[in-house]
Order: sequence, then structure tokens, then C-alpha cells
Amino acid sequence: MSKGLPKRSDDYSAWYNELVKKADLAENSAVRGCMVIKPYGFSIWEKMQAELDRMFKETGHTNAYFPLFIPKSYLSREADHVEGFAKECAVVTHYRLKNSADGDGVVVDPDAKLEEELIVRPTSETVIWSTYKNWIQSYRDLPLLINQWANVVRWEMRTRLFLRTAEFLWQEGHTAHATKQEAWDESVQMMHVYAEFAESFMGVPVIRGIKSESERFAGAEETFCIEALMQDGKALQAGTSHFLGQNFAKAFDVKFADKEGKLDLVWGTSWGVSTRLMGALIMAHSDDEGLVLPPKLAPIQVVIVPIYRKEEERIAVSEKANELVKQLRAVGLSVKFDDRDTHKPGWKFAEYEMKGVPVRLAMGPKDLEKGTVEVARRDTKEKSFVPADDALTQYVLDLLDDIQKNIYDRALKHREELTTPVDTYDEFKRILDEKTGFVLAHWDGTAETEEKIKQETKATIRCIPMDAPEEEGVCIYSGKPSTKRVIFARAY
RNA sequence: CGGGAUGUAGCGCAGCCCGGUAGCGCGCUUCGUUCGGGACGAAGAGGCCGCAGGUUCGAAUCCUGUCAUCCCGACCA
Repeated sequence: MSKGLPKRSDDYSAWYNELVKKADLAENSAVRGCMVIKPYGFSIWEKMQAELDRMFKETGHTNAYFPLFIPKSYLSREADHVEGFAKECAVVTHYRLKNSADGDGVVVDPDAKLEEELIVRPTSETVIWSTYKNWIQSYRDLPLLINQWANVVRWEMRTRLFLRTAEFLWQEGHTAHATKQEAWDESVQMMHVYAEFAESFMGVPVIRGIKSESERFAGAEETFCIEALMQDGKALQAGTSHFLGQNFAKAFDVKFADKEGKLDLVWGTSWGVSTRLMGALIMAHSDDEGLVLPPKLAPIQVVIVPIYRKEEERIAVSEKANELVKQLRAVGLSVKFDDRDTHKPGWKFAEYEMKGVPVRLAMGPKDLEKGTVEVARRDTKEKSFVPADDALTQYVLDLLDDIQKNIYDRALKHREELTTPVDTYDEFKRILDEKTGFVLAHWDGTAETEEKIKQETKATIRCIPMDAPEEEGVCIYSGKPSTKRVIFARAY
């Protein structure tokens, strides 16, 4: 591993790209736009998955799996939906290869053309609703609360590791309900689940809100979202939850008999978060020395680095270190004792800082003498010497809690500093250019105004916050009356 | 699909104008000294110079074509 990252202040985007590679999270693959998620990066994703999965199950959902391929005709059943995705779909046209005539490799066998092309899923509403049609007959079959963990493909022109890749991993929840209210409540609930996850586990504060019509999911009647602000002042959509109304039920003819025996269309929702969360996690907390991970998602929470010169010292230090490992693991902490003799302590310090390990314990001969250990926290880089006794476990547990809280507080403070209400279009443009961040402004509610602003400033409406107070005002662009402020920002 | 650039060792690059032994840094291997913040010395290994044609006694270098990648624009979780 070569040393050093570009500085965030010099080139934020280069910093991000290098960090992802140097922290061993992911790299570009042979296939354009697709990434290889490396073991360390995948461990973080697995931690996210485990917690989200637990939250989904706690709210009554169960996992299932639907196919990767979608018959082309399904996609066109819902007009808005196909409109939204058609431009970025990978299409399977053939099912066989054969040896090429010149004996040099293989070619697509033209005789093996599919009668109906298959689309690699960009999302699964269509296959799932075509299946739900068979599963739902009666109100007794509802609600149907299903989630799937899967990969999806959206053929993006420009990609960035984790933030936008042609293939990505996600979960997609798809639920069906007897009443509009129940489906609506479900989609709101899942937005809150996502927000809770982002804030409590990722340590990323988010705004809960509703998307404007033009930012809404194709095929949804309402899209709820959580929006986060990155260190560079750009917004990142971290999760979405859609109230689908009866749109997909209509398209796939999914009806149920209610208690009176009357047939009615079911109400639906869908909701998802993706490996993009990894991007949010990286950009929210990390610094010029590398990744900063929240303890609750760190694959390694505590690393122990031994320091020694002579073999006797190595043995003595290792013995004590192994005791600490046992002691810390006994309370469920994920601990790594890095006893590799091939790297020096200083090298290891730099490496674990790059990888964002929240707590580092360093122990050498001097510590053995004094009965101490050097404790370094990744978030503030503070170091202290602490007695290496039974009380160390509680000390580390408290420290991890403190780190979790501190990085959240820091991110929240940053967002608050970069959230600016404005009342004129000139001020709006000035803030976007000079200060960046979330800009709170009155908007007349029309797609035309939103589009004009987007074209002129590259800022989009991130969301209409759920808790936006009613406030009389005029649209910064058109001057028409408005009742609440919405959040504008330049976004990833 | 428009505009710009780049393909040379695992990675990052120089060499190309002006054709003549393929080089530097990092990493890698071995040995020794080191080890409390990315150690130092010595000795090594590693290349169809993106690919295909052409010019030439001779091409990484000049010409033609081609492929790929990256950056900037339109689209997006």
C-alpha cells in the first residue's frame, strides 16, 4: 500500500476514489461500470445487511427471491415505470454461444435468439407483481410483506465506486395491502426504519421527506426518502420508500376479495437501500488519513498492535495481548491482534487508520512494566495510556459508544452549518456556489420552476421535509405564493 | 452520442519533437541492521512499449487504421 491520500480540500473527488481503493473497500473491474467489492468493504456491507435485515423482520417482513431476468413485455405493463427505466436496461437476446468460424474464440449463435428478450432487472416490481397476482385472492392473504436481497443492473453512463455503478447490491421490499391507509403507513414506516438505521448505525443524520413529482420513482404515487449531506456540501439520497397506490395492481391485475366478497385492487409499496450507503458512510465521516467507521458497522472494532525488539519482548507482549483479546471478545467485541512480524508498528498504525478501525491498542515493553496499554481513537486521533486490567473492557466499550456518538454529532453539526434558508434567487445561487449544502427555499410547487432552477443552477429539490413548518412565503423563482420551504442542493 | 486526453513492469510515471542497449519511484524477492508513527543498506526478479498494418537497414519513438480507458457535457439509487 502506497502512502497518503489526496487532501479533501484539494480534490474531494480524487480523495474519495483513492480512499475507496486504499482502504481496500472496492476496485474497478474488467467490466466497465461494475465494481469488485473487496473483502474488507464487503464485511461492512454485511454488517449493514445484518442490521437492516433484523429491522425488516422486526417489522414483520420475510425474505424471498425473485429472478434476475424479466420478460420484456412485463416492463411495458406500467407506462410510467417503463418510461423511467427503459434507457438504462441491459437486454438478453440469445441463450447460446458457439465456436467462431475462424476457430478463434466464441461467437453468439444467431440460431439461439430468444423469442422474447429478457431484461436484467433494474428493479423487480414487475416480476414480483406478476407473481403476487397468483398469491393474492382474499383479504386473508394480505398484507403480503416481502423483501429480497439482490443485485440489479442500471446501465449508467458515468459511474463511481459505490455511488453509482452499473450493477449494484440492494434490498427491495415489496408489500401488498388491503387498504390505501395501510400501504401508505407501510411506506412511511420504512422511511423511518431507514432513517433510524442511517442515524443510529451509520452515524449519518438524514432528512426525512417527500420527493417532488419529477424526482419521484417511476410508477409511484408518492416517494418518501432520506437525504444526507456529505462533507463537500453535496446531497446524497440514501434510501427511498414508495407508495405505489394501485398502479402495479392495475397493471398486473392483482385483486382480492374483501370481507363482503367484493373484488378490489390491492395497494402496494416498495422500498430500497443499496451499496450506495457505503458511499454515504465513507463520505460522511472519513478524513485525510483515511476511513472513519462507526463502531457499530466496523468489521474490526479494536485492533491490537504489539511493539517489541527482541524475541523475548515479542513473546511477553503477545502473551499479554492475547489475554486482552480474550477479555474483549468475551463481551462480543470484534478484535484483531495484528502480530504479523512482516510490518513495523508505524506501518500498522497508518494502515488501520486508513481502514478506519475505531480503536487501536498499542502495547510494548514499557507498557508491560507499567501495566498499561496505549489507547488511540480513530475519530479524534487522541491517545491515552490506560491500565491494562479488567476495567479496560468497560473503558473500551464506553469509548466505542463515545466514538459512535461523536461522529454522529460531528456530522449533524456539519449539516446544520451547511443548511441555509434563502428568500431570493440571487441569494440562492450565491449560497449554492460559495457555501454549498442544503438550501431551504420557497417553491411554487410546479415541475416547470423546478426544471428551470435545475437547468440554471444544477440544484435539484432533494425533498419536501416531513417536518417542514407551515410558513407563508413566495417562490424564489416565480414569486408565486408558497406555504413551506423545500430543500434544494446539488446532489450525487 | 458531442468535446478533450491517455494507453510503456503489479501500481504511478518518464522516454516519443530529434528512430539506434527500455528507464525512474513505489511495491515484490533474499540477506543484514532495525522495530513506541508508513525504517535503512546491499544484492536480485519482473516488459510482445494497447492491437494491426505501413515507412525504414533498424520503430516505444514517424504514418494509417483500430480497440480500450479516463475527464468534461445530456441521463441517473
